[in-house]
Amino acid sequence: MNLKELSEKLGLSQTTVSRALNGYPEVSEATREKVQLFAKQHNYSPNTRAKGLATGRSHAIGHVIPIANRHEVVNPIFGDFIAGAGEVYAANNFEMVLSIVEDGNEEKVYRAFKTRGTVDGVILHGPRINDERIPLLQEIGLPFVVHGRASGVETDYSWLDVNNRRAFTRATEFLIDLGHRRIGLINGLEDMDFAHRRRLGYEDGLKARGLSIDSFIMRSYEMTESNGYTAAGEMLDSEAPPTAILVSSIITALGTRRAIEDRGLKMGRDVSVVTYDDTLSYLANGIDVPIFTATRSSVRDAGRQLSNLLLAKISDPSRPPDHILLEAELTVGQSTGPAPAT
Amino acid sequence: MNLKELSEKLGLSQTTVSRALNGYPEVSEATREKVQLFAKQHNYSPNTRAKGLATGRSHAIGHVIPIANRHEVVNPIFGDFIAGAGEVYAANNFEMVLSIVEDGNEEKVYRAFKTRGTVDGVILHGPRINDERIPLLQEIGLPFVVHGRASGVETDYSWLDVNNRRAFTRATEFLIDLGHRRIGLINGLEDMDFAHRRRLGYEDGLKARGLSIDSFIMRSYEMTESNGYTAAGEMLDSEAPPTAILVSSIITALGTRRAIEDRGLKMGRDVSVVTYDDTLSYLANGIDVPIFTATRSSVRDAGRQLSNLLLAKISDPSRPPDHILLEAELTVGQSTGPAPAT
DNA sequence: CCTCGCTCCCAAAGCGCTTTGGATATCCTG
DNA sequence: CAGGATATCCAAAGCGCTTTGGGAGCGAGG
Repeated sequence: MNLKELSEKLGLSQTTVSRALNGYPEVSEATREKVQLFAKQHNYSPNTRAKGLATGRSHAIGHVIPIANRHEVVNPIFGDFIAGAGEVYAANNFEMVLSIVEDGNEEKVYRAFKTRGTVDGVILHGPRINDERIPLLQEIGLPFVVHGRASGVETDYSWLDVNNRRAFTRATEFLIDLGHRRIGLINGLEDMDFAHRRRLGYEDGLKARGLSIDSFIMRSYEMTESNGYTAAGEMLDSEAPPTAILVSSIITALGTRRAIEDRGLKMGRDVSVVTYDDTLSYLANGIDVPIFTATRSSVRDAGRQLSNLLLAKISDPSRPPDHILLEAELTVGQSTGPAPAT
Repeated sequence: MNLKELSEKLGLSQTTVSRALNGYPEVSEATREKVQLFAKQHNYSPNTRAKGLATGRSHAIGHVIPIANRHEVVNPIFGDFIAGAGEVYAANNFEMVLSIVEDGNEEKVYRAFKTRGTVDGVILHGPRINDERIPLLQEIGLPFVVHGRASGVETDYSWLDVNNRRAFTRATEFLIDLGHRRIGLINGLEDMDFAHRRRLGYEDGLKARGLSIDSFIMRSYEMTESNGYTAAGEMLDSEAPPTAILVSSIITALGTRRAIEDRGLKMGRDVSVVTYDDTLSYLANGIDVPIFTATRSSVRDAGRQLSNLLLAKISDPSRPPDHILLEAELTVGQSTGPAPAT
């Protein structure tokens, strides 16, 4: 069932039917109702491609997920982010198109998005320091918003970010207040902007209290469980093990806990752990009492807010860039306690 | 830059240019090369919608992810699955479109996919027992393949599944061989077909050795860390705690381990654990020696195989249904050992 | 020399929609 | 009751591509 058939059966022109269905005022309420009812009965819905061809818009948003071929890790927070964004798209009749692409091939994909008209805009994930994708998208002229920020990028663009630096400063200070003097950091890859900021926040916290920075207990890895295990293990096995560790992801924190317990130590008593928690749906941080003391912010909610931002930008291209900075909350769980007496 | 401009600049007709680019034989090699070179130089790529309109195909595959609004859990294996499928789509110039949809609204989405022509086919995720989506898709006439199977569905359809039943039988027997007589099960939701089969496999294993089935130590939940923790905790705190537990997901297994260690017990000595492992990239089961003894099969690889199947089916609709049954391998790790002496 | 059969190319129709630029009928004003 | 506004509808062009149905041009066979 297409527009032509529909209009023939209704005895109206395609123009009128189209207008009736799309809410244009040039059609009487009586006919509009008749048309809408009829369309619903024959469950007509316009062909996306034809509509897109005519309007020049695709009603779709692109998400490009780079897979580092070295380690092939799929970002586990991605699922929750798109769950949030997906809600918004569904409510606005937008489609979400996903491109899995090898690190470095992203430019090709973005250009193809533009020239082929696949999507009306993109959400940029995992911005790195000096991320070249931002100027690229600006050059291409594809509307975009960024989940995070990119230090070193001069131009203005829309973003939503968590105040990672402050979150990690607060977490560090919290541990210092508990008496910890030797605090380790197990960070994400520090070419990622969020990890970079977290490190700065951690250093801020140490410096503010006059503690020194020791690169031995400052690690940076892809955020997997096993990396958390290895990193924490190495720190704990060293001559001057930390009494507290700051971790960048709840997944890494699981590995950290395993390393602690493997050594017969107790988390929260012998070693304190504070993690960043994206509130992933399948990895809730405990039920009543949080397992981990954590700085947390919902990545799903970020998905919701950011996709709304992009839709607004698409419908009004002249809209100036938006900036949303969320503060992470610091919630105390069972993984932290006073520094053990020496 | 579109076809028209391109052909004008080349001094050829649109027909010829189109044919040259799409590899039709009615054009000389000389002109084909000239055209292709020129197109590359001006980085021309055809408008997706226009091409789709003309051919009647979208070159896109749909993935519908239902979110149960009760618990809002995003399936964590999804990320790795689409990473595998995404590779295949990228290699075949297909797009992946994702729909996040509230449980129950899926019919609407599938119908829209068909009538709007959004996608050429779909991959069905998380089949349930008697899943109504399968007859629905057949009725609609949208090509599809299923990740898993649906017990109770009579008609034939293409699927790829792991032999969940045998995997769990083997795991159960493995534990029995180690001397365990009281073996718990922490399963996924048993309206999901894979969980149903796993339970059957578990029961098969017990029965074959003459062990009785106790529903108290047979649990079924959404596969989250905290559910694993709670379930294992309840079992361990009971009067007749199991000496071994079979777990349906590595995420749940993490919670199980936490419950064990919280009680001052040691996994692999006091309580053995065997888990199903989807080999998620960010939750690798140990580095050298596996943490968990596991029946495992790569969900990413499943994504690759299944998407290939669907593409084949789309390009040849008369192709009879394919069935791929993968066997999970049982790998021994540190989480299992002989049953403790009573 | 004419015709047949290739090879290589083209004009134009068509995919299903939106939108421009009217046309027709109806309704008010003065 | 004329004239202009207003409400309601329509024909046709156009979005960028593919594909049908030819049509030159050219060497070969009779």
